[in-house]
Amino acid sequence: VNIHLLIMARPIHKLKDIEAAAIRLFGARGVGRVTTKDIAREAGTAEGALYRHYSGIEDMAWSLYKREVEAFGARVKKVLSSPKSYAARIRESVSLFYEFFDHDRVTFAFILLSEHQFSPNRKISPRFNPELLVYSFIQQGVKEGAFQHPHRDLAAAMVIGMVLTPAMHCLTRKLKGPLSRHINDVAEGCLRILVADL
Amino acid sequence: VNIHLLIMARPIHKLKDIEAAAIRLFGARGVGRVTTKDIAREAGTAEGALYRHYSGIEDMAWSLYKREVEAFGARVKKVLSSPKSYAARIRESVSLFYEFFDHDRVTFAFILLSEHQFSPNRKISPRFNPELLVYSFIQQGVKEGAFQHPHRDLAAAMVIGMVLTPAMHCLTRKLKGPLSRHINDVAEGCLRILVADL
DNA sequence: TGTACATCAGTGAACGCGCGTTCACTGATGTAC
DNA sequence: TGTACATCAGTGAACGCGCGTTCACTGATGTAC
Repeated sequence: VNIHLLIMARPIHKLKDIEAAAIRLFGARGVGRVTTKDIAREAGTAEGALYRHYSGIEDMAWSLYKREVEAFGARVKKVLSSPKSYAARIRESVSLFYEFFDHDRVTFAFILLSEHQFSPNRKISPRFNPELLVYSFIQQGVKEGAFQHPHRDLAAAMVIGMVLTPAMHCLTRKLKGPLSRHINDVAEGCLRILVADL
Repeated sequence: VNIHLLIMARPIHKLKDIEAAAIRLFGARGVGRVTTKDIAREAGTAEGALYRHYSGIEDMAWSLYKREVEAFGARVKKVLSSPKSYAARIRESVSLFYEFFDHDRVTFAFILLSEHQFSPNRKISPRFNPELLVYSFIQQGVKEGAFQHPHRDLAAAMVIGMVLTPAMHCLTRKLKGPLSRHINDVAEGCLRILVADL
């Protein structure tokens, strides 16, 4: 036991503080409306600290976005590629989205609001891109006859919108309360689009 | 016939050029990533011209957004308050959205991408806010028994997402071709969410 | 009709502020011997 | 064990560039008489 540990109530991990502050601010205001000074103030650090870990604010925003989306994408991938029925996997995916939203609304807001904020040549790895994963899941479901729809990609876009838009509206207060209470209704909505004879 | 008209092939209406350039750039890059110099260059004007009509770039972005959304909202209002059946009004609304998208993709991209870019105390007039109009249309439909859904607002959010997300995905090239060919499929999708026994 | 004046969109150079970034420095931690 | 040195996250003041904005000016159009 070291006297140092007793004095330093919180050890210096300012990188965590910076990233948390950045995600919070980016999600609240949009990537383009946050300055390095805002982040430093919110994180309680010097502005220069950012540059020990990222080459600039743009690089930081994109790195955080990519990291969070791909981490979430890895969880989506696991759910969508389980051996359960298509209907069960849809329900579990909606549950994953909405539980994540309720559990870490700040990060979800950051992901949702930043989606169209980056140069189009910056790409999420397709293996962990949640939207692409849904697209290929539905494509596979149609091929195997579990889903029926005249236009696979359109069905995927509709399903994605049906799941994400209630989350957006929850952020903007058009929809109240925890999202997770809507899991069943939204999952059923997805099946109504995808399955001809429910 | 005036010699002047012959020389001045295009009369000086630089305001139109400025607004068109601004909408194009805002829609392509996002409101926060466009500078007054970009707009002036794209419009072929001096930077100062902007300030003859708007108090600044932020005011211009919001004014254009509000104007375009409310103009579109007025058309949505007309369709949704017609005396036709609920199903017909839904189909015509989807048609309105997608025909508008195909007809003026630049403006639609501006509207879609700018939605969450402004300070939350800037509000579209509720009378002409397309999303609010859809919310109250669905609420009315449930009250009158034309629609059945356990949670009206959730149903509205799902329907809005189901209509707009294919448009977003068309902009980002995840979905190909003109949107209007999807009018029937999307309208049918909406009814599947809203009507218990289709 | 012509003349004098007002109005106003647009010009282009200039300006100052705030932004992202840099840099010499600090102090804590790890490592070699 | 102690000493010397390397590493590296973080500091805070400084910097320069690019941004949004301003302003004196232009020139075209409208209007009064």
